[in-house]
Amino acid sequence: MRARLSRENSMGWMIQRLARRLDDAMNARLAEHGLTLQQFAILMTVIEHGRMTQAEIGRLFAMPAYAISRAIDGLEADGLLVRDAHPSSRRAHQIHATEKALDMAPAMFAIVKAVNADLTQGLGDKEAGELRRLLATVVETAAI
Amino acid sequence: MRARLSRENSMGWMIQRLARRLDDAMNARLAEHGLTLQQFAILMTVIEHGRMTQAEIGRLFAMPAYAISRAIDGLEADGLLVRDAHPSSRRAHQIHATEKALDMAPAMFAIVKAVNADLTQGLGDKEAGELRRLLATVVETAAI
DNA sequence: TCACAACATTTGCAATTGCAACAGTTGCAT
DNA sequence: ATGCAACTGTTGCAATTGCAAATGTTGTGA
Repeated sequence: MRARLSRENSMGWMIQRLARRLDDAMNARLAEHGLTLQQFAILMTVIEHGRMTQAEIGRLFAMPAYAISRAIDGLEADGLLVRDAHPSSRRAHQIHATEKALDMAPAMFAIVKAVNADLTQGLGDKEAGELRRLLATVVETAAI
Repeated sequence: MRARLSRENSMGWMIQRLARRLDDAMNARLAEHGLTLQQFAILMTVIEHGRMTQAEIGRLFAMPAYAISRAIDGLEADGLLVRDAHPSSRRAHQIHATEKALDMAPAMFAIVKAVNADLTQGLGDKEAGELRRLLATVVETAAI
């Protein structure tokens, strides 16, 4: 039996493939709510974190400012987020979630939960915990 | 101390963040060779697998046909891949790597190796193996 | 206090990507 | 054989994304 192609078992490769599948799964479920994954991430963050500026969101996701600007354009048009004047800076905006967004939140969290469950369904609780721990280590210690 | 934001430790979230960093790291290194990550993936596959059609490549990566078509346009322009007539079908092309591509291959494999090493530098050999095993399980068993 | 660098956000334009339609080829059931 | 659905690959056009410049604001050091 010939050897597996080297890339198939490489960690980077597996991570990228899984990320792509997660992306597709999340986008499919979010499309029903008219959201992209990016918008969803911003929305959830603002809901959890409370009022924050666009730059803060950008730093959190390592996303360029213009992407935040445009994503929020969409979320604002959907009535989920609003840009307020910042209390201490006239250049920054303070973003916060609307009632409508808060009403939507439970459904959003349910999506995250369901997708994560689908992802780990082949693993026992113990293995899932171990995987979570190892991934967290890599997230913190990787040199890239 | 208040609880961590729920999403920070979710497995899907960590995988997506790592994938993004891997993507950036690979693209930065590949840019020196004038390749995108997509082109690189196709190139490596053709080098390892030998002659194959565009549709076969597409199925392997779950990539749309037009993306393959355009990526190969670039690789062909760079003199790394060529489209031959397929011996048994007039609609399919047989793609294969040029000498130039084969000469480049060692440098390409070195990049993969280096990035994977950077990724797992915070893990011991045993932990890295365990992580690889768990990820492989998820790749095979996930419901998404 | 004034010049200047850094910051927060937006936007015009170019490059990239995705969708859908197209052109040609093949297999298969009638 | 022939009509049709499925397949292989390409392309025009629209949507999305990314870069870089613009606009206005703030902090800081001479």
